[in-house]
Formats: sequence, C-alpha cells, structure tokens
Amino acid sequence: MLDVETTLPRKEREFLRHRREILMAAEAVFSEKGYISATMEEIAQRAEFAVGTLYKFFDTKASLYAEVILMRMSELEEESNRALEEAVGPGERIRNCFRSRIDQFWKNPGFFRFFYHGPVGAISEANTGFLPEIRERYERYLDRLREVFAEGIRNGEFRPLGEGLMALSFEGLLQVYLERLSGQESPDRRQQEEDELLSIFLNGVSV
Amino acid sequence: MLDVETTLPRKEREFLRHRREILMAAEAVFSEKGYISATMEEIAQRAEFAVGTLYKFFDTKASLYAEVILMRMSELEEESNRALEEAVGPGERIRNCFRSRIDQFWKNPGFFRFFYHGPVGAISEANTGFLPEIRERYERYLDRLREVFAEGIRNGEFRPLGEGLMALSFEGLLQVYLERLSGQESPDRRQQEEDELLSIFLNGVSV
Amino acid sequence: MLDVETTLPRKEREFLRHRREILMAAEAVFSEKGYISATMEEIAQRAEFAVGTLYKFFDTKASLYAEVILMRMSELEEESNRALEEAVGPGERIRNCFRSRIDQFWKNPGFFRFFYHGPVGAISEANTGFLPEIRERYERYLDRLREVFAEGIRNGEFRPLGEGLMALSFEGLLQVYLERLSGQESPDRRQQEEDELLSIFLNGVSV
Amino acid sequence: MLDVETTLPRKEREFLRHRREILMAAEAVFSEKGYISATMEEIAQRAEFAVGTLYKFFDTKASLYAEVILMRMSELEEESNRALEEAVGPGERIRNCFRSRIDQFWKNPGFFRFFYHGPVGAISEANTGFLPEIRERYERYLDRLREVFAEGIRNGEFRPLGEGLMALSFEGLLQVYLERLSGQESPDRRQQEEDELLSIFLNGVSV
DNA sequence: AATGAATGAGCCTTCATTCAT
DNA sequence: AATGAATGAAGGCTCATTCAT
Repeated sequence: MLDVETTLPRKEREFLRHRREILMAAEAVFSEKGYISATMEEIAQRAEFAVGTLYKFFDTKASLYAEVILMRMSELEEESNRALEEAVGPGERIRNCFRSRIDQFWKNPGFFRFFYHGPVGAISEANTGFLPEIRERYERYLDRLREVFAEGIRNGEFRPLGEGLMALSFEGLLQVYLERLSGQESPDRRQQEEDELLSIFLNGVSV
Repeated sequence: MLDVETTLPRKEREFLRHRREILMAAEAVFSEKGYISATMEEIAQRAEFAVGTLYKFFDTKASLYAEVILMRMSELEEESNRALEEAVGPGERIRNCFRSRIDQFWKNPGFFRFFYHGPVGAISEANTGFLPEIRERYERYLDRLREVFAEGIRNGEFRPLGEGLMALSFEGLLQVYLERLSGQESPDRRQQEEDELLSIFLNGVSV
Repeated sequence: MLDVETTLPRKEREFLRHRREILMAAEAVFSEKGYISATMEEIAQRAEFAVGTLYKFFDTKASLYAEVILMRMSELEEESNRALEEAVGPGERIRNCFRSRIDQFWKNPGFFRFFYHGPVGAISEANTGFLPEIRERYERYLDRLREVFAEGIRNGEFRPLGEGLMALSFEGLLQVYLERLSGQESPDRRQQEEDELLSIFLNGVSV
Repeated sequence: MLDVETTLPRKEREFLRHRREILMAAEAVFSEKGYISATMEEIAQRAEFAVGTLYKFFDTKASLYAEVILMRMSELEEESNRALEEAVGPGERIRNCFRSRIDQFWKNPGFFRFFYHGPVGAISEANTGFLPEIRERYERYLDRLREVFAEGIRNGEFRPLGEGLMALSFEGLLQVYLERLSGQESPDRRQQEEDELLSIFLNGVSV
C-alpha cells in the first residue's frame, strides 16, 4: 500500500485518493440512509465533489454501491483468511476467525448495517446486474470456512455432520450478533458475550 | 377469527375482507419486488382495487408494509408460542419451536425474503417511523424464548450461559438457514439438514 | 370522427381529448424548439398538465415525438391519396397531389419545420427505435406516387424513365419549396410560383 | 494552400494544422452521431487532443459545428463555381454543376448527412446564433446558380420562368437524391440514374 | 368505500465549459 | 497552446399521494 502511494505518479495518486474519498463518503451515506434513500447529491457533498465528478469514477449509483461493498469484502476476506491461516488446528482456526470477524466489525460498524441487508431487493432481478460479484466473493469466503470444518471432521475434532451447515451456522451466529451490536445506541464491546457465543458454537460442532 | 367474521355487520365484514385482500396482494408484491421496487399501482392491480382505495385502508406505503409484516408476525408469534407451550421441558420446547418455525417458512416462503431484510435500511433512521412496533413485537417473541432458555439453565439442562445469547443464536441459525432456502431456485425441504442444524444448536447449549 | 366523439363514454372521450391536447402542445413546442431543445416540462406547461400526466399518455419523449409525426403523416397520406384518386389521368393526378400537398402545408406550416428534418440524428442508431414506423409510412406514400408515374409511363403520357426517380423528384421539389416557405418571416402564398414549379416538374417528366 | 503552409512561421503552421485536425475529427463524429449526440469528449479523442484544447480553437460546440460546415461549404462553393465557369452555355453549365455536386458527395458522403439536416432544428431560433453565416454562404451559391439560369432565360435556352424557382428545383432534386444515397446501406454510384435525373430537370426548365 | 386521472417533487445521469497546472 | 479533472445546471422519468366524481 505504502509503495503504491509513493511510487505512482502524482496524478494517479490523486486519482486513487479521490476515488477512495468518494468510496468513504458513499459508505457513510449508504449506511445512514440505505441504498435507495441515499442520493448521489448527498454523497457528492459529503465527499466534497460535484455530482458529475462521482460519475468520472463510477458509472452508476449501483456500481458505486457495489464497489463500496467489494472494497470492504476484500478486507474481510483478506483478514479472515489470515486469521484462519495463522492458527493451528481446525478448532483454533475457527476461534481465531470468529474473533477476527468481530474485530473487523469494530473497525467499521457502519458497514455491516447494509452489508447484511444488501441493496434493496437484493433478490429482485433489478439488481442481479451487480450482485453476482458480491455473492461470488462471499461464497469464496464460505468455501474457505467449509474446508476448515471438513478438516476438523476428518481429524475427529468436529462431529461428522455437514461442513456446509457448520459454516452456515457460524455465519448465522456472527450475523445476528453483529446486527444486534449495530442496533445498539452506543455499542460497546463485551468480551464475555463473545466468548460465550463462541463457546456455544464450538460446543455445538465439536465432538 | 370465525366469530369475528360471523358476528360483525356485513359492512364491517366486507371492510375486513378487503383489508385482508390488500394485505395479501401487498405481501406478494413486496416479496417479489422488495419494498422500494414495489409500487402502489401494482399492489392495487393485484388486489383488484384502485390505487385510491388502498389509501382508505392504509395511510402510506410504509404503513401498508408495516401492517403486512405485523400480520405475519402475529401468526409467527402465535404459532411459536403454541409450539413452546405444547412440549414438555426446555429442550423439547426449543426443538418444537425450531420445527414450527421451519413449518411456517414453508407455508409462506416469500414472506421471509423481506422479513429478514426489512425495508431499505430497516435500521436506518429513515424508517424508524414504523419499525418500532415491529421490533417490539419481535422482542416480545425473543423474551418468550429467553424464558425457556432460562428455565433450561435453572434445571441444569442447558449450560449456565446468558439466555439472551442462546435466544440470539437460535434466531441466527434459523435466519441464515431460511435465507439460504429462500435463495434456492426451487427450494426443497431436507429433513436431515434440519435435524443436523438443530443438533448443532442443542449440542452447543446443552450441558 | 364525430361518431367517435359522441358514442364513446365520457371517460374515453376525455382521454382522447387530453391525448390530443398533449399532441398539439408537443407539436407546437417541437416545431419551435426542435426535438432536443424541447423539454417535457415545457410541453406539459403548454398542454396545461403536469409532467407526470404526459407519461400516462406517452411512454417516452421519443414516442410522443413519433406520435406527433405519425398523426400528421396519417392526414398527409389520407389527403394525398384522395387528391390522387379524385383526378383522372396520371398528369392530372400528380397536379392535384402537388396542390394538395401545398394546401396541407398552409394548414399547418409549423409541422413541416421538423417533419423534413426529423429528430436529431435521424440516421443515428439512437433513434432507430421509433423511426422505422415513420419511414415505412412515408415509403407507402411514395409507393402510391410511383404507381401513378408508372401508369403515366405505360400510357405514354410520361417519359420512359424510372418512376422511382420521378417520385423522388416530385418530393424534392416540394420539400425544398416548402422549406423555403417555412423559413420566410411572414410566409405568404404565391399562386404563380406554385404553378411555375409544377410546370417545371411536369415538363420535365412529360413526353 | 501550399503557400500558406510554407510561408507562415512554424508556430502558425502548427496552429492551422491542429485546427484542421480538430475540424476533421468533428466532422467525422458529427456525421456519425449527429450534432446533439456528438460530444466534445469524443471529438477530442478522435482528434487526439484534450477537451480543453478544443476550446482554444473554437469557442463553443456550436461554433465548431458551424466551422465544419463552413469549411465544406467553401469547397462546395469553389468547386461548383469552377464547374459553372468551365462549361460553355447555360445548359452545359448546369449539367456540369450537377455532376460536380454529385462528385463532391462521393468524396465525402458523411458530410451530407448533417448538412441537409442541420443541427437540431436548424431553422429554429435556438440556433440562429450561428446559422446566419451558413445561410448567407448558401445564398451566395444560389445567387450564382440564378445568374446562370437568368442567362439561359435571356438567350432563349430556358423557359421564361423564375430563375429563382429553377435554382430551387435544381437544389431540391440534388438534395433528395443525395439524401437517398446517404441512407443506403452500401451506397453505390449509378450513372444511369444520375443522367435520368438530370434529364428530368433539364427537360423541365428547357424550352 | 371506490375510482383513477392528475399531480409534482425528487433523483439519476449527461455533458458543455472552465481553470489550475 | 495543451491538459483533463472538476463543475453544476438541466432534463427525462417515476411514483407516492390527492381529490373530484
């Protein structure tokens, strides 16, 4: 990252910086208002650019939205993978990943407000245009999780149930928990709750 | 319900019937298109009423939306409560409730498409106008769940962890599982998966 | 026409009247400003309706434009055909048609301002969506002209040249002449000029 | 032209060359897209200059458009005049001019696509800003034509009708014919048609 | 209650033009 | 003269809501 910032010509650095500024502004507005209620006008103001400028960076509102999500999903995938890799043994990996996911939430709680809810009518045809990429990325992450569960099943650490269901359950617990945190007036982190939740899950899947 | 239908004067019976027809049409359109993409025009057509008529029954699109959800949540609450009551012992109650929730999904899969996702930015301020009531109702249902878990903790059937977290986990598993079913092209019910999921959960919370 | 006006239910009569009012307003604005510079806003104002109302009658600005032209082309075709039918003998028919076309111009000079020029970029793909119908209609009219010329060639009244070229020439003279009239500050009709023009043409194609 | 290129200082020569490059690019884009759909952006790309540079040479899009037309009209005028001068006798001059005009079309068919159609509503007030010059130039060419016809009328070669109408007719036939060629998928030149058309015209105006 | 034509505010998007470098 | 990122006004279109019948 630092390399990029320093080696690229000034013009390109500025381009990337502006692009990033717009993405940040968009993320803020999307998470406050939701996809539909957010207006390009407001995003532009927040980013301190004119509306037209947004369109130099992103073709449509929808693609700007997709890019915001993709940007965060890349981070999520990256860090989750790191967490899975770093630990030794399936149980420890899952434990590590769980904590990493919660850490990530605390870095940017606003994002999860619309990550889990997707664009309006995520299922509707209207949006199939840009959702596939996001879903794909998510599935890739789930695949990685499944591998770890499969590994745990093989070595007898986890119960011989479907590794897909395990991954799904893992995500379900996280999703519901993070949603509740997002909804709190002044969210504060509670270590004990996290440990208990993880314990429920691991107890559930372990032999 | 039957009582209502038969004892009320014809005028009022018709009023209720029309109201219900509109709600059903709205549910269908909302679940197909999502909140934003759904138009009052289309709902009116589906209900075989004029647009103006919809406004005799519901003040705004948002309130119609809320009423659709509230209608289904009443059923959900009712049936879930029945399931919790019918069984004996905390574990059995949870098991029964889990199955009931899945039964309910299969009665009306479309509904869950937008129940979990809520309107655009269900959590956002923009929608706080009609969400409170829904959240309240949901909390009431969660409370009932928590009681059961608390009971199980007291009698040593469940582990001595937070009953709130247990309820949350229960919902998380269900939500993620039902979402996946909704997303399937031609959703089909798989008994074994359901049993495994329940087993993971109960294993997780049980001593 | 009268039948239509009197036998249709009031609602439908109003619908047609409003539709016609919008078409007239649109024609006026299109002929003053041209297709692109004309705005739906201004057309709406001129028609004394709200913008939204225009879209109840016409799907897009382009289709409104096409309908304006189609409406006038129907009249043009109808009256030209009448003129061709009424006279006896090819020469007389053409003579009659020529006069009819000029009469039609004087009934509505504004229309021809954009009829001959077509929408911006009439040739561009962007407009191929709605032009075909107009072009078809025009070709049908040209076909009728060609028949008359062919008839004249067969009976030795016209020279044995291509009837297509004759029809084209006929249209060329009219177009250029009407354009010049449109461009005049205060157009006034000059009988002698018309006769001379017709004479040039008939002399050109006659034996 | 060559003189200009060689005698002027390098700076000025470059200026003129760049100006010409922009004009050519503009002509290409205008003829492909039409005035409105053409964008300064695309013209700039085609000319391999930055948008801003275009504005160093031409104040507005409209004036660039006008200059493109003026450039071609100068050639048209020049060559038509040569054609009129070269031949001997009114009839022969017109014949020569007719052929010259068609030659010119084949040198640059694209240009005529928008020459005859003008910008959006060439006749409309919106565009009167830059049209006058074009119209003037065109009138000058028509004047020259009229002189030839007047000459022919005086010497008894042409019929004693208005020379203005004759010039108009001449233009009408050309316009319609060239338009039809422009519209063809793969335009090909047909000598016989041209001869017939010319014959119709000359027959029409000759004694 | 029922109708549905009419309303008009609001939003995404385009693109000619400017200006700091 | 050359650049091209930034501007922002303007326009087509949608749709929740109203109101006269």
